[in-house]
Amino acid sequence: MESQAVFSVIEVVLNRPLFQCFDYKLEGSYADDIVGARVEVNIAGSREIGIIYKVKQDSSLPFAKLKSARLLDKKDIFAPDVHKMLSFASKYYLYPLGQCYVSALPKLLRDGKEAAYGEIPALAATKEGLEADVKNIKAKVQAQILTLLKEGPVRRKELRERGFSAQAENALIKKGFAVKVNLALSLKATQSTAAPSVLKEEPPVLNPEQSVAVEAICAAKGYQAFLLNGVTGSGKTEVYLQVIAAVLRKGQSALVLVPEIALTPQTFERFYNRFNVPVSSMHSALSDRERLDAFLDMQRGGPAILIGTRSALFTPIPNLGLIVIDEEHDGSFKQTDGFRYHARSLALVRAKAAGCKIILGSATPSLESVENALCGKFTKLDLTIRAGGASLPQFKLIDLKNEPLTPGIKTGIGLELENRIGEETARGNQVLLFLNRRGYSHHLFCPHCGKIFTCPNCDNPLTVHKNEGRLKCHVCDNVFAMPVVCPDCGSREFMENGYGTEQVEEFLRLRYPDVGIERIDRDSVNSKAELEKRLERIKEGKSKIMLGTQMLAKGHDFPDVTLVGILDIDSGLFSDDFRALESTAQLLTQVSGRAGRAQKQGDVIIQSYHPENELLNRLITPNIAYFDIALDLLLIRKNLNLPPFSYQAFLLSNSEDRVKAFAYLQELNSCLQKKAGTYEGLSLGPVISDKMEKRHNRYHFHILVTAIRRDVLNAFLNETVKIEQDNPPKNDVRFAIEVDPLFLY
DNA sequence: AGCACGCCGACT
DNA sequence: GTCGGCGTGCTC
Repeated sequence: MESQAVFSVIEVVLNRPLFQCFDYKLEGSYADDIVGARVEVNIAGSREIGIIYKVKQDSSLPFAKLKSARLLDKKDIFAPDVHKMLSFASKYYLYPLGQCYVSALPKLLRDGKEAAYGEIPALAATKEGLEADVKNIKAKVQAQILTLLKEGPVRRKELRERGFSAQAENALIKKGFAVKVNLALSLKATQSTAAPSVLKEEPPVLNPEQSVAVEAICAAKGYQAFLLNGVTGSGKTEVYLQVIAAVLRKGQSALVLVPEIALTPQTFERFYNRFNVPVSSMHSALSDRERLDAFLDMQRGGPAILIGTRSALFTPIPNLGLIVIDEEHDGSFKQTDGFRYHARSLALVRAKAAGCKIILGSATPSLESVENALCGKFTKLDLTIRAGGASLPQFKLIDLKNEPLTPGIKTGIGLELENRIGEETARGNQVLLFLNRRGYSHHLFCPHCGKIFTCPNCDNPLTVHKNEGRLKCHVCDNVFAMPVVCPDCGSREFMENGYGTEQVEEFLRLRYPDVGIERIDRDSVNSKAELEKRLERIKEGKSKIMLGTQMLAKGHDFPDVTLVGILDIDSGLFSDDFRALESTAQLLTQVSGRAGRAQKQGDVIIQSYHPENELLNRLITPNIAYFDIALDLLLIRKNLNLPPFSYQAFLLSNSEDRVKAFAYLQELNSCLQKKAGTYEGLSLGPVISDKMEKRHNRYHFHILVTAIRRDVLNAFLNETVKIEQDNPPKNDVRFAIEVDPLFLY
């Protein structure tokens, strides 16, 4: 008698651009608890990793047609709330489910590696180290590290995040106080030590506003969303920390999403120092192995905290009690390629699915969130008191129209700002100058024939970078040699137009030769570590003038800054993107928040050629908070039927072949135009080329779809996908749908 | 997205 | 004669 093998039928999602699942057979008898486990399967001749979506009694296909799958996990490697979020996301963003699932996994799991810890490099104190008196170690950093090690081994990843250099670690090893260890084996022990308290340090006393906020959030039962609207320096983070503490005490875990730019040692330090529970992180600076470790850390369960950027949202966290989205207005929560999701939107879905609370925190909330607060979907909590009694800065708007032609104004610094920089630095104060434009000159041209040097891959003028002696494309990051001879007319003379941070720095060095200047932008700062080093130098007061782009605008505290100068606000006031005013208001508020954070009164000087501009004047009026301006901007949106009062999507195509990219969308558009009429309140635009039609050597076209109702938009996009599948793009044409775009194309 | 199958050009 | 170009169509 031959024993009859028992098979289960499973429905598997795969990493393919298909809106369908595939049935496989699996030897053995399985129940629903393997939904969410990975399998290795054969699909169309290639091996692939898939995820079990359903366990079924039988397939609609003949059993003989089913190939067999190999089970890679014993159970679900996701979590119920993550499953719900991903199913939602696939439908909402019209992105294939399998690809949503795959995006949610760390690369090693995507590649079929075992869901288990590898070696975790850590540092541990030696016996000598444990016995040594930290006070006897002169090197400050080494002493800090040893203090940590005395409590137990610490991962090198954590030490790195907290800003400790490998140098300091090695010095400790050399002294015989520390030793490199592999933590993987001892991990279980570390975990099971039942901590008597979730807190490592005594939390500070809250001010009344913070207490109200913490109590309100802690009182929430099940799902509830809070908009924590707190001015810069009002202690939003402390509110998060105390709510997290309450969540941990209930045995639950917390997920904290921050913008990429906020992953600083100070941020990590506050969490690592405060809590007696495992703190993990998930962000782009980690290796594949470290990402898997963080995934497993959380999957294990038990009260824990995960801090990370948008992709951390997909990490399985059993017993999730709280999601925090810090700086919720930040654009980096939106993914702009592949699975084009917005982490804020999906976080709300996940919180609902998990039945937990969610805090969206910002000094400058997005208009979407402001609207949600107004219509009662979010509970708004305000923090208006700045710590240490710091007052809000004084604004001064300077009209550049009749400015004398000084060397300064050529690099965007008017006489009054120039003088104020001199005064403040002479008093020993610091100055922060903001210009959102990197490089030396905006572009280079030939005065004889008028040729402007542009990127061969993009429709974009090349920026002059004098220090490097090269031309750079800020769209595709390609670099080019400085021309010697004009390729069009043979002239050997060139002229530059427009200024960037590099040129402003050059002027400042000539003008204030004895004042330390720190330029902070993507060209002058290569790594996170270097940024930290430079910011440290600023905080120690070695440099008096800071000049930078976005990089400098957010998060960092500079207590001695008494003057903030905004060199060019105008580019943010006159834009064809309806979100420009919102982001300008946010940026201005955030940059201004850098001034006067301690005892010193701060001033903000805004230079403009349009000082009569209404928004600008409202922004600088004392006592008009960002929120009031947000309300004004919302009213404008409402009158024009713009988001969040309508819903948008883009149909995008691109190809190396300009004609093919256009033709594909044109064909799609003519099909869709016939159907658009049956969708109420829906408008379908024509095919137009992107503002920057050519980038990365490809030609880009788009169609804008707008609807008054979300469900109508979604239904229409479903029809679009159907048509796309019947007539898929050929050759090298790529097609994509972007729902809720943040930038217009 | 892969990958196989299939039908036309310049190579030993 | 055949190696290989990439156009088309399918994947449990």
